[in-house]
Amino acid sequence: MATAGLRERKKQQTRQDIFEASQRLFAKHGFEAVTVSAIASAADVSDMTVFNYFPTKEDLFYAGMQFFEERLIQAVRDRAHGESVLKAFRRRVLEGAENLAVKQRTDAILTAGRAIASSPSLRAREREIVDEFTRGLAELLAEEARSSPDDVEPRIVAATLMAAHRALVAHTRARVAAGLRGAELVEDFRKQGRRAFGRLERGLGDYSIRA
Amino acid sequence: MATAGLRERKKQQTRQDIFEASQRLFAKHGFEAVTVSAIASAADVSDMTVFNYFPTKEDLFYAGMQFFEERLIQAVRDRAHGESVLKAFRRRVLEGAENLAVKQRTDAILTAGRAIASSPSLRAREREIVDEFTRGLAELLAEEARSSPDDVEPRIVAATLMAAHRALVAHTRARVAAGLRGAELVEDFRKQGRRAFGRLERGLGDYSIRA
DNA sequence: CGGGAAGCTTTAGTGACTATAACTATTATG
DNA sequence: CATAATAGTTATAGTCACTAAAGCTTCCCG
Repeated sequence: MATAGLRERKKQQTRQDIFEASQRLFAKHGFEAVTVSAIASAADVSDMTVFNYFPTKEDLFYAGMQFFEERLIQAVRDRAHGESVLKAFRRRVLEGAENLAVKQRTDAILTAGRAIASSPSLRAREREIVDEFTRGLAELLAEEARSSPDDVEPRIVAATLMAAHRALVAHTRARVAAGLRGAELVEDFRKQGRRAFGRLERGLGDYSIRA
Repeated sequence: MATAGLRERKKQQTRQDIFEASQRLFAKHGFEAVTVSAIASAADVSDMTVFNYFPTKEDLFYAGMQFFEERLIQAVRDRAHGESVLKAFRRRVLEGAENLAVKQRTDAILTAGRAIASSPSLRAREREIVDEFTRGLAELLAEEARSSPDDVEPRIVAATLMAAHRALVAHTRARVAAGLRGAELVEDFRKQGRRAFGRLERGLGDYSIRA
């Protein structure tokens, strides 16, 4: 696996070149302002090659995000005995909280947030990715619970957990944009996380009953 | 308002012409296969005029859907004393169930479902609309609960309810596609609806605890 | 009925993405 | 080691949604 043939190595190199060129350009000019042609030129390949490696321009941007969501599903799959789906999910979401204190991390959140805020197509792709993983999680839950294949319950549970996760991400982006940093940010994230998952755990039955 | 000036009437007529032409063509050839130019020709206007009335091609397709979601939010806003947000939402979602027994309705679900299934851009637009209404509902809840403006709780609750609604829609589309009709369809919709909202009401605390 | 504006159209483009076929470098084969 | 098969890249030429700009038509109102 170390040396996988010249051809394979070149491929990985090309992929990396394209990805790095795109990140550089996105950071400098914003997502929309950068054309695929510009990325191709910067990486010294043809437009077609960019599309070979990344089917859409948005995929260049989100090449990293998928990773986290995959591990989120993994955490549910591998949860300990006696642990509920929600608990496993929450644990994993809140796990990396302390990373939010790292400057590099907040900087990345800030620039990515700006790009997303100014690009409808980027938001569309983000929703699409979330949808994919929601479906994946729902399938896992359906399998575990041996529910009939068209039961809505696992889908609802999956969508609900993902919604909590996404709301936390959105919340954090907003707070970073508002200037919150360091220990305070970590603190806020943990607090809102407990709040969010606590609400789901208890149910919505008693939420906002009209006086 | 009856007569709003010749100009206004003509505008409405043009809008209607474009909309009807698009529906006719979509039904015959599918969504992707119909170009905006073709719609413009069929409605006897220029391409630009189509974009004047409908900012995107997808808006032609979803011109009706927004209406239902607006009323959903309205139902929450106008709920009776002593009623929880969830109960109001559920009541409204399950209210029109008997319409599912009408052939015309299932036919529409079927053709629309096919178009959506075969068009990524249509799915993207659907997610976008759902997102908009989720945000709208979250704002209403935040206002009512007087929570601080960046509290995640109202957003989570809104997203959760919408997720339930969407899961039911998806489920129903699938069941219709599978051939379920009439009273059985209505029955199934009601049952799954109770199941979905019941789960949210009770909370996820006890869902799928590993044995 | 003439001036002004609203709205439509034409024109010309941008930019993401696709199909196709040729070219080139790598790998496998006899 | 020559050669054939193959994977990857390229140029070319296009499609389609959507936009900007500027002129033209139609309608309204004074």
